[in-house]
Amino acid sequence: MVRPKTRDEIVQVADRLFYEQGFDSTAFADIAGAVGISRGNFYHHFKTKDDILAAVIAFRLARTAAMLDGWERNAEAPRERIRQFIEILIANEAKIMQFGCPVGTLCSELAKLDHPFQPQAREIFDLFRHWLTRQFVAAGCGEAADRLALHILMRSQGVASLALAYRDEAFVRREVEAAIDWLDQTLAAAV
Amino acid sequence: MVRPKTRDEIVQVADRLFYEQGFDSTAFADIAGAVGISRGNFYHHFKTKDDILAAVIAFRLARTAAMLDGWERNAEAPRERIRQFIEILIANEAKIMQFGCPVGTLCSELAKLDHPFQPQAREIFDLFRHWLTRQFVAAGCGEAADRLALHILMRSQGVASLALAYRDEAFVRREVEAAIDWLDQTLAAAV
DNA sequence: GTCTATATCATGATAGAC
DNA sequence: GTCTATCATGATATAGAC
Repeated sequence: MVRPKTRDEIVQVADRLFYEQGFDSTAFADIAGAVGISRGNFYHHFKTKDDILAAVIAFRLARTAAMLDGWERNAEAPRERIRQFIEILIANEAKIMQFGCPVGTLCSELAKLDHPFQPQAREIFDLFRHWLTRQFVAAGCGEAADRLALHILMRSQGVASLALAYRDEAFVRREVEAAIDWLDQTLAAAV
Repeated sequence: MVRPKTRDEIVQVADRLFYEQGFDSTAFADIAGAVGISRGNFYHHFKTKDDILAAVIAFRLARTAAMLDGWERNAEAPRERIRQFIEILIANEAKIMQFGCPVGTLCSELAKLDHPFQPQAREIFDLFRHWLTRQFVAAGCGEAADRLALHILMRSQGVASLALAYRDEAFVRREVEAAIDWLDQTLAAAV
């Protein structure tokens, strides 16, 4: 019988390596080696590098959507839900200080490569953006919801960028607190 | 007008291409071709790719320092000086929406390449950070000055990151205004 | 599905003529 | 200082055997 796991294994390893090493500098040999298959077998599953990138982006989209669903189940109040988003900076702190934000760095790399999949990568941002927007709407922020969502996204991107440059844990914690303070003030003003 | 020496031309072209295409995907042939010299001549000036990267970082450090000096000459009040920093997001808007922040994207790429020059790239951030810190000290923010400087840096990084992903000019303008509002409130509280 | 072998190409880097 | 010619390597990608 076949090993239906091989393709999924490739995608998961590629997801990790694209994050840690970047898309362009990750070679097929890196992925095949980490999975434990030959390059030839790799090409049986993915014909081109863009094919594996498309699969990785789809994988991230699905994983992100599942995470957002989980946050909705974990908390009812918009404030708590948004706080969970802000605190991924702490939950993923070690990896962010080493490799940055997976979404932001992918968008940045694809932009410099002038890669046709930039819109697909941006969709991951959109998942967060629209989910955050819905939370702000539920919190009564009405038509300001989208710009508040973008503001939160902006802060998380900025913190991730400097966390990568300075690897300063205290900075991350402080800015997470500041973002939550901003959130509370914003929600208080909306009610 | 004096024609710059070949070496300086190489550095300026490499500076631009490293920004627009990324360090790793910029080949010597790209730089040599843009300058109009042969690859052999290129190697006469720079033996390895790290040599040219070191020269580009040194070039950026010098240019940044000169820009900060200019801002100090242009304005006396810390508030105006810091505002000039915030508004580079607008001054360089087109390039930022296409290629991101030159400093943040370089740090991000070098981190993924596990490149030994990460500390040198971070020095460019340090120039801004310490310059901003001095402005906040001059504005009477005392021991909070460094964390306020990092907060401004964080916002500029976050805006640049989302500007690249969404290419939304209105978002950039709005967040620049929000950053200046934050600045004014912070300075008012300090006095 | 998996493998080995190989084609093809771009890259960083060197040697040596002028 | 500048050039042409060349090398060594590693990358994507293909062909075909088992």
